[in-house]
Amino acid sequence: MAQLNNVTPLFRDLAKVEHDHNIACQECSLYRLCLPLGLHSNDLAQLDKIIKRSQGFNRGQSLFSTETPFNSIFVVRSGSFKTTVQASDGREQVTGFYFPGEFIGMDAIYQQSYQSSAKALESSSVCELPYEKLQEFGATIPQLQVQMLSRLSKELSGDKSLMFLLGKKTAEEKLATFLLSLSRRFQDRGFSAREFQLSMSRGDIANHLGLAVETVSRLFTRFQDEGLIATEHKAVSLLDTDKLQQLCG
Amino acid sequence: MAQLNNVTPLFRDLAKVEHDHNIACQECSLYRLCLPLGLHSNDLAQLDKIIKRSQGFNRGQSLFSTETPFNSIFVVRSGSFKTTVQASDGREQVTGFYFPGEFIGMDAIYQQSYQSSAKALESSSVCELPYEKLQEFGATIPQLQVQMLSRLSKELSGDKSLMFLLGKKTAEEKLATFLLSLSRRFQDRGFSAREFQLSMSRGDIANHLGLAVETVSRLFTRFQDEGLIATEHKAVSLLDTDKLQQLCG
DNA sequence: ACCGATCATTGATCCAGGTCAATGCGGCCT
DNA sequence: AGGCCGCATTGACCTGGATCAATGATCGGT
Repeated sequence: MAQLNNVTPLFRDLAKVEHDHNIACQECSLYRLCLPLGLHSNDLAQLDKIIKRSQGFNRGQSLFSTETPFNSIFVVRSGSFKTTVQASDGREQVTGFYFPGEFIGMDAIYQQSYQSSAKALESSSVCELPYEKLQEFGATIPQLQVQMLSRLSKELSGDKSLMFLLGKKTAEEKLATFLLSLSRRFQDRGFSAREFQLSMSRGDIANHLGLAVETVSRLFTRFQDEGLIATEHKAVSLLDTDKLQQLCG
Repeated sequence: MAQLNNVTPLFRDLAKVEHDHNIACQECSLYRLCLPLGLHSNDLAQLDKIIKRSQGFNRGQSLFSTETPFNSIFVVRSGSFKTTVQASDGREQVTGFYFPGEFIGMDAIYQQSYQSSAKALESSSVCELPYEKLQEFGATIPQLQVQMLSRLSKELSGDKSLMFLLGKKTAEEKLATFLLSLSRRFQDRGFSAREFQLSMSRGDIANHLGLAVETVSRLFTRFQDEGLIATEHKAVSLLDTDKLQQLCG
């Protein structure tokens, strides 16, 4: 069950991206999800020059932490990451999961230092956007600035929804919301909305949703018993999205 | 007790702002907290022209809701506002409180429609920044764009902290954190960090912190019994900020 | 100065989800 | 192929904070 077996063309493209570290923005399959959207091709070529395409990160490897000096924001090219904020007593909150085309580190701009940590959840790679150069560039390419504002704003509205989730939703609603949010994001990237692999652990999910691992585990079991989903380890199939939608509140 | 009795010069300035709707950015006492920071004075004069200075809002009056067509973002000039996100079933989450110099509505940029509602908590006024004109302007004044990004980023990192608060902190830690956050913001605006008036209800506070009103009320009582704070209705004095700081976790 | 509506406080009880404890399961390393 | 070690599941129990229920205080309107 639940393999990523209905592989779309875009999926193959993404696989290609993963193995070709020097693919240019113009040829990148993430184009329509990514920053360059709407840039003229000569501007794009310029942007392309300042982007550093990193080598891969392994599962668990840190992209940055609050100790890392701030120089860049990042766009996920392949794989996935989680970000966390940490208190001095060691407690931490998973503030987000990030998939290809999504931006990481934008909350560092204001203080010019990373306010959170980012870790790879699987073998992953990123495009690095040196912030200073991005700024210089923005001065001559207004459309780039507009894109940046739009990105920041998108994350902002996502965070507001998350605040609602954390403050007002029940455990059941939280997990249903989470699963559908993943589904939508996979779909946007050309993957199946019905079947996907979770790159994060149950612990990460629980933490992100403000729940205990045990609660998440029990909910997975219950959703499965009720025929809403099917799971096998990290693979998930959504069997009744309408019902899940209802459960979101 | 707990009156705003050690009134600073800035407080008087703010009072003046409140009653003079046509004061220019150059003369505005919020200058150092606000958008124009770092703009050249001729740029500033230009920015000044596109800003609409609104007439006042009364307590409870709506600045915008999700039904309002998106045209502008706003900066609080005087008073205070709350923003909320709402689910279809009527539940709502207070996503933030906003004081003079703070921006409201930035989460609308991405979708070009307001994702939340904003209501005045007391007699208040705002500066309205028509987004389209702001964008045109940004094309010629890079520093303005930089400021905008910085603002967005500031809100973003605040939201991440709030996610930690909602997901991981106990009721006690939540309220202590909230009170100190208010204190810092009042201080930034030239008010006393020790004594201030809450413009929001216990219900708004509870909602914002993901608690029940009754819990907040009990905590206020307990903090008072323990000598951490003194309250009289909406007036609060912080008596032991060190202890409060410890309670934040 | 009174009245009704809204907001705040306090007490009693309840329950969703956390915590504790044990067992199961897989993948990875040698 | 065996043995860890970290992750996941399941059950039993507990508790922080929600909910329910009253009463009191405040404020805006007439």
